[in-house]
Amino acid sequence: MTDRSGKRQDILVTTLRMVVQRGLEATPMSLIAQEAGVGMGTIYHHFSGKDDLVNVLYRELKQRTHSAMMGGYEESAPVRERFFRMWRNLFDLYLSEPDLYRFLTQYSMAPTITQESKDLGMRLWKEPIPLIELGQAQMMVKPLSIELLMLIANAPLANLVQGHIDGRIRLDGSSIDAAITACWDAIKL
Amino acid sequence: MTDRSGKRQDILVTTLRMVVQRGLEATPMSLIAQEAGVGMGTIYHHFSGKDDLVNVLYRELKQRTHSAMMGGYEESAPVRERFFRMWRNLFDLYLSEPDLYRFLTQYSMAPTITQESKDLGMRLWKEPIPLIELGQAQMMVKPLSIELLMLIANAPLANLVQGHIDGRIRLDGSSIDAAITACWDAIKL
Amino acid sequence: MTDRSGKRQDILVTTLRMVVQRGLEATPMSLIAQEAGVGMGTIYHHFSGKDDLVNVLYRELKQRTHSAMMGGYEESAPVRERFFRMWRNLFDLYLSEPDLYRFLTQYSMAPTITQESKDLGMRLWKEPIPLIELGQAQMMVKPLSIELLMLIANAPLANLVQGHIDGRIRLDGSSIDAAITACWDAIKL
Amino acid sequence: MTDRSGKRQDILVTTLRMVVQRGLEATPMSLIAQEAGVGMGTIYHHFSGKDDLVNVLYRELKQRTHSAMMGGYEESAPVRERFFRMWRNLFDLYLSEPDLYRFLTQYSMAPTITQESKDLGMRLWKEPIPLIELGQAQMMVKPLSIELLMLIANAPLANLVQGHIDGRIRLDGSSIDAAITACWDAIKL
DNA sequence: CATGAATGAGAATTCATTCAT
DNA sequence: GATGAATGAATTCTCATTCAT
Repeated sequence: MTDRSGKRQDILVTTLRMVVQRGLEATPMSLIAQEAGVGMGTIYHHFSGKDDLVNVLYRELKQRTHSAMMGGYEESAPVRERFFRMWRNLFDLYLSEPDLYRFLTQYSMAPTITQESKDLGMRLWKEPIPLIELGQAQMMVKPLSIELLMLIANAPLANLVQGHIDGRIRLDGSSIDAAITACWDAIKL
Repeated sequence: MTDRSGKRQDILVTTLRMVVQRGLEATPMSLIAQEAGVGMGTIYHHFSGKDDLVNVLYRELKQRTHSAMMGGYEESAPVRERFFRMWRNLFDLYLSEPDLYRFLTQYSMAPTITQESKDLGMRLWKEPIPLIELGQAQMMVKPLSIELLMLIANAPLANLVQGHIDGRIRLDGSSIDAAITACWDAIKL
Repeated sequence: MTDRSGKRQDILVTTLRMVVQRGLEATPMSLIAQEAGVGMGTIYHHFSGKDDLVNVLYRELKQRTHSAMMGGYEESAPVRERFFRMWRNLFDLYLSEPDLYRFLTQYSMAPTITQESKDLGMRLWKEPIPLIELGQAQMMVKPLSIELLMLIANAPLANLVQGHIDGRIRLDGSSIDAAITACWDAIKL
Repeated sequence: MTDRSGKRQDILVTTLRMVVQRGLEATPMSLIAQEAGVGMGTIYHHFSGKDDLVNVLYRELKQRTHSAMMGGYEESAPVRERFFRMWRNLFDLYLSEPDLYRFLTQYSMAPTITQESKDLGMRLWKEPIPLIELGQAQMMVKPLSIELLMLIANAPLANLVQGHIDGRIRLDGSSIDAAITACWDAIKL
């Protein structure tokens, strides 16, 4: 019950759906209004324009991603286990909410997304840094730059989900485990 | 002598630059004409419309990527060496032509890009399959599905380039080598 | 006790200020409400709509102008003195309330102002007719049509105020006297 | 033949007519296009927007006014005659092109008209300054500030035309002469 | 009386595409 | 081939007005 008005949320949910289906530029505000069951003007009460709407959506999805990634996370668990947990969480989120995944991938570098929004995304992305550092301290992870390691470890995740959505590959429990293991192999000492 | 007129090439080069800078929908044909130093109608002599222009550009860049990837590639070299060579080639291309990289990433799943264009992209992407299979036959690569392995091996490349462009990381000779090694570790047995 | 609620007056005062600053069409009701510190609906309790609001304002300002013009006016004084008194009164009003002047000038022929409101303005404008007629009877004023004389006598007033507001001229006691004298010269025999 | 395309002129002429008839805000661009017999977009080829269109129109009318005022003007004629000539010219223009007059009066202080446009109007308005100065040098005109004299001399003109258009007064040859004489009386020594 | 979220008709503006020169 | 003025459908955004609280 974070928002008093359900309409705001309706608009965001509808925007996500329509934009993923049709693309941002092929989604007129009028269509969003119609599909969300609100008047055109209502959108402009909650958002200052199309750009604002898209950016708010972007940031909310980034926040949601972050929350999901950190769910059931035990600070006290061993590094490898924590690594696997975060990965699993992201897989579960992306596979259960493919629209969220698609939107974030397609628009994270679009000019429509403001620097401010991108900065938020960056901030959340850096969250796992301490984990990697701990792994290095315990001599379990290669002594490369943190940024490099994170990119290497994270990158396949998105592409796997993409391949899954495209139908190029089929992700099930065992292939997910294999993928996580492969990523771990990439960065482990 | 693929193009009779230098104007055609001017238009493509200008389109790449403008679209990467401003986004596809924020780049009017009139602006492309102006920046390319040609009249509006000239674009329509060479391309049937905006969609065609963008798709032709997409396919030319995909072809260029493929050619670059295969440059100096020795069929007779050992698997690991061939793997490293392809990676290196892509890095070199992307780092020397960031606009090419950005365009392909941003629009490879845009609705504007036709299925035909996407199929070409897919065909080129599958080029390294025999190499992976050979690696598996030689017991050097994990016995996972080819698709999975390729995703895992390729994914970090794009993200590293992205991180480099964003300024998050700085890629130099040694960090590139480290990255390739990490990717190799991810898929090697 | 013309207005029960101070809010009604707040709305009128705010409307005058905003409309003069920004123009009628560039002044949304929502902005008036905000600046007046009342809710949107409150305006609609006091006025039936934007047109009504503007017309009420117009008529109140016209009335105020009339009252000011007639202040300290002695029916028994000589014609020339009464003529000067009215002129002085208007100068004083316009110079002390430039927004009033600006609003009346800009909107007295706007389509928004109803015929009824314009008729009121006309009625007040004709108030000095008997004075001119008396002047003619006393052979002090040219035997031209009353309308013509009034136009000739009144016209410079508005322009002088305008010039003053624009900063083209600076009106002080002596220049005002000179202007009134000039106007008197224009119509006197 | 100042403009190659008749459409530009068509648009300006239509705009003048519609804006005077219906008011600026009640005249949509679509209506102008329709009445001018051009497509919507054509207006935007010639003018950057509604504001630009209105400002260009304003400046062209100001220029036209200036040209008309100076027509048949003899530098060598006596001051009084030159004064009468300018007045006559303006009367003739305003009475033959009432739309021009209405537009300039209604919008010369509207917020839509930019300072640049207003500055042009001011520059043209100052053209007769030398004439007044000459009259002063010849001891025919009151030794008041030029600005003041010009306002006093000019002001009735506009109002007379206004009264004529409103039907309050009827201007014919003799009443025009009477008015000019009255204005001359106002400023003459 | 007071409020302000919701509405949707209406306006300005954009831009891919055409075609006469 | 090359040009760019002209087009108008499509889109974003505004704002007067209503009404449930």
